[in-house]
Amino acid sequence: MKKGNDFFNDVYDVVRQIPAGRATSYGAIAAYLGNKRGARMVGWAMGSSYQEQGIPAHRVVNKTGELSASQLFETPTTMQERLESEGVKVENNRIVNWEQCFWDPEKELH
DNA sequence: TGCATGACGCCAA
DNA sequence: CTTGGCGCCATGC
Repeated sequence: MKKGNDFFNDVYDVVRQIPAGRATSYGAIAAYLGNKRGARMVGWAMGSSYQEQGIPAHRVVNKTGELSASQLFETPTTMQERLESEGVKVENNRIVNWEQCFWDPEKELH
């Protein structure tokens, strides 16, 4: 049984609030939760059981807008296809106009 | 208790 | 742009 830490719940809660056509980074989520050094923990929490929580994990990428997790989805192209389906252009496994698509929980959600 | 691993981030060469 | 290294924190052996 997973520890069910609030950290997990908080991560999932933030990710669920990401609007379609937008995306955020692991570091941004970690910083919003107060764990500025916990970017890895965010990714760890996601990969741990995001499929069970029904989280739009495809809207979470690394700091450079790269789809670092695309290889972990159903198929290596699922993540990209989902993003493009929502209006987010992806090229070479990276989000185009990353600055525009970036959704900062501390700024947008606060 | 120590070491290796990881959906990260930052920095140097 | 590509490597290589360090720091971070939690988990597994």
